[in-house]
Amino acid sequence: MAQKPSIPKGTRDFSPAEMVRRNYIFDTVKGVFQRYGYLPIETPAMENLSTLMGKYGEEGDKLLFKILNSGDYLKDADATLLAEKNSTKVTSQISEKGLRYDLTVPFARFVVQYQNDITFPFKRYQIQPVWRADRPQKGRYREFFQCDVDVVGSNSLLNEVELMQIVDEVYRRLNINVLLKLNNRKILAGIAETIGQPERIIDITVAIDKLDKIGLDKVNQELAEKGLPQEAIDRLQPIIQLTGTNAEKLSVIRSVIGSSAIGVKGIEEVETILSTVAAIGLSLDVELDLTLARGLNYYTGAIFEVKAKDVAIGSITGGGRYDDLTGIFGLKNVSGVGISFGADRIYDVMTQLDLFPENHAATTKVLFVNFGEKEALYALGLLAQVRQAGINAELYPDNSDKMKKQMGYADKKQIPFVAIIGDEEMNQQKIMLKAMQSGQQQLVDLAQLIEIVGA
RNA sequence: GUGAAUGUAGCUCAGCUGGUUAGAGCACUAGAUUGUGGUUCUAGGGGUCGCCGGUUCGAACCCGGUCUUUCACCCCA
Repeated sequence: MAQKPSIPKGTRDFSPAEMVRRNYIFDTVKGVFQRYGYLPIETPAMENLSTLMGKYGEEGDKLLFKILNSGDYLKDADATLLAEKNSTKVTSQISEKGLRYDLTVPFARFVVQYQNDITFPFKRYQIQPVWRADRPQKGRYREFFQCDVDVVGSNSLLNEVELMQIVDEVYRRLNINVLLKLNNRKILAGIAETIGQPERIIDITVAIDKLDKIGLDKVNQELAEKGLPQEAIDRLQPIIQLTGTNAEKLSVIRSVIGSSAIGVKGIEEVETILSTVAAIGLSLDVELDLTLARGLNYYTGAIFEVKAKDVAIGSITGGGRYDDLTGIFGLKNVSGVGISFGADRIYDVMTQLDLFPENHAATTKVLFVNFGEKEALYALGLLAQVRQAGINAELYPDNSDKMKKQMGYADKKQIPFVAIIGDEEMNQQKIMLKAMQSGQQQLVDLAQLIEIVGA
């Protein structure tokens, strides 16, 4: 018995109907990126493992898909390590390539590699799939598309503002209500510094993040379990219970961490970004949220996250500033800031909210029925002119198929018009044009057909 | 990586405390209709009940394992 065909866990096929809608997302995202002066690049699906490993933290290394070396890959593997079943060490001996985990690290590699050919500030966008060996669940896939926009080689906060404008414009065009959460790594560093625990940024942030879920007592309990002294936890209280407008939050934060130079720097950055954004007037809501911990491994300044207001699916866009991402590849003092749109989640959101427009632009407008060799040849001539007029059109290929079947084909593909040409029509130099929706048909000439179908 | 659920026709699912030949709707094919789809009517094809093993006179149903999918945790788009 033939084995049932299937695809790997967490991956998906996309039907023509889905691709029309996916392309709608890619096209609008791309359009906005280009409008702001970003240019496309692409990088290979696989990178050397050395450029990938250690960039995403311990967890990230586990989630990397590794590619087995070609040929007799066990030949050079250490026999004792194999015998010990030491997966981690054996891996490095039998695999030197991996699938990209995101687009940011390959981009950093790209910038360093072509630094002499790149004009800074370098603004690029990149829309490609990435792979993570995660366990799939709602809105989480093992292969998914990211749409990254980054600018490197500029420290100006105007870049942060521009990215927020891009977020605003993309979601306005897609008609999705979103909330943009803003944080700043420097503020978090200032908090940790102020309470004398500079190493504990992540523990603190992760704990604060759970306030909604587990409540204040549990958060404090968790902080204590992480080894924070009581005094530090006490000083954290105003931060944990931070509420109010962005301005109110900033003033509370300032009163707590005002003595930390880096913390103040962070506050000033946020204030600059917020006031600039306010001046140019974005339609999306911006909320200062200190619990944003994403990408903490390499972000150094602003951190962004975007959530859909009307669907619970996690974040659909995220990003931030990284002062030294290219540093690990040997290029110092190049700062970058960027964001990534999660196309697959955006697709899910738009599907759930039924936001996709009726899009027949990519589909066939008129099908020519095929009655035989002579008729097909005649239709082909007309077809060229119809296409010349910018109308998507096709001829049914098999003249042995009954008209019933050919009509069925048009119906299934939702082709709005069918052109019927037999002996009679050919003699009269006319076309029997049937409008599928109404079922009505009329005898027309080519110019009329183009006018009716093209309308 | 941890915990829980799920798997019956191409799809969505029914199938009684284990009982003989496993069903429905949709989809598909053909005909009613040899130049007319979507509606209607008629007929038909399609399943070793995820896989392997066990219990039993007998398993889609009970038990064990395994894989798949889904949900939550961790983390993340």
